[in-house]
Amino acid sequence: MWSRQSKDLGETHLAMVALLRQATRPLTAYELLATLQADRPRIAPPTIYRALKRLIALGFVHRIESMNAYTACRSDGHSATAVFTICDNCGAVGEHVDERVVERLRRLGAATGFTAERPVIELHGTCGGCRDSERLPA
Amino acid sequence: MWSRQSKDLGETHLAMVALLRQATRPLTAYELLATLQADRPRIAPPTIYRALKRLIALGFVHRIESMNAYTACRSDGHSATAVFTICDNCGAVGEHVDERVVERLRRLGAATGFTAERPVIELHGTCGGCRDSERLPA
DNA sequence: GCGCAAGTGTTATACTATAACAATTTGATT
DNA sequence: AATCAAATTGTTATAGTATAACACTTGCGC
Repeated sequence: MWSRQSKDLGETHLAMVALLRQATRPLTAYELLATLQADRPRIAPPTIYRALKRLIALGFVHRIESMNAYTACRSDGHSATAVFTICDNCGAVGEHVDERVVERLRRLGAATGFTAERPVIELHGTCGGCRDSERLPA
Repeated sequence: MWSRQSKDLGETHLAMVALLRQATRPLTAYELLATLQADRPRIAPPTIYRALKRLIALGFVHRIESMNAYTACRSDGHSATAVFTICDNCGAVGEHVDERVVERLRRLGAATGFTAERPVIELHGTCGGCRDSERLPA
């Protein structure tokens, strides 16, 4: 019996992580697809989604639920629950780990018998840079 | 000058809210569409999405971002930020208002200059009822 | 070699959402 | 009442997101 936990990641996986790490905003599955197709014209959506699924399971990639898009994990703890800040102006995403907030949310659910297994915490708004430049750019 | 803030809601809007209130889980736009088409065969997706947009703006309906689905607002304050608990087993959604959690998240973003305008907080997991019945149903 | 499990390729399709423009309704004003 | 402007709804078409299903290949153990 041998487990399939984490064989070496293939070329496709590595290329996708590289693209997501370079990007300054989350990328959609089809943006990744279009870029990869430059090198490999025959690649198709299921390959992308399968790779994303595995990268997410391994903690290398996060899915931003409110955008149907994906971003590279930038926190040290690849499995900690993250709070994302998403600038709706420039698209930049910040990744924050705050165990206190997560614990408080967990208890909020637990008060009604609920067990939180996958918290989704995404704050849409405006980042500092965009807020500054919004004020009368002369 | 006359504002267009909130005329009476039309038949479509009322029917949609009624369906969402009756449902024990969030409904997708196309589920709403299919149901409404029983009475009005000619109704089409844009009508549904336009109605949803307006109902959400008025606070009668919430969009569950992580499900691409919609649920009736069940909290008193129709404009307060809600925390949703979503049972991945039975689909039931709980709506909770906890200003302390929201304020803490707001500050978490503010620490890096971020202004949170639309928090998305959705906890996926297992509700008390499902957790109980999971334990060896004999 | 053979069989099995996992992974990938390929085709097709399902599901979610909006663009664009036509037709109609509504209420304000004449 | 007639008319006009604004808003909404109807209609067609299409864009964008994701997965089902099955064929093919690969790596490993016997």
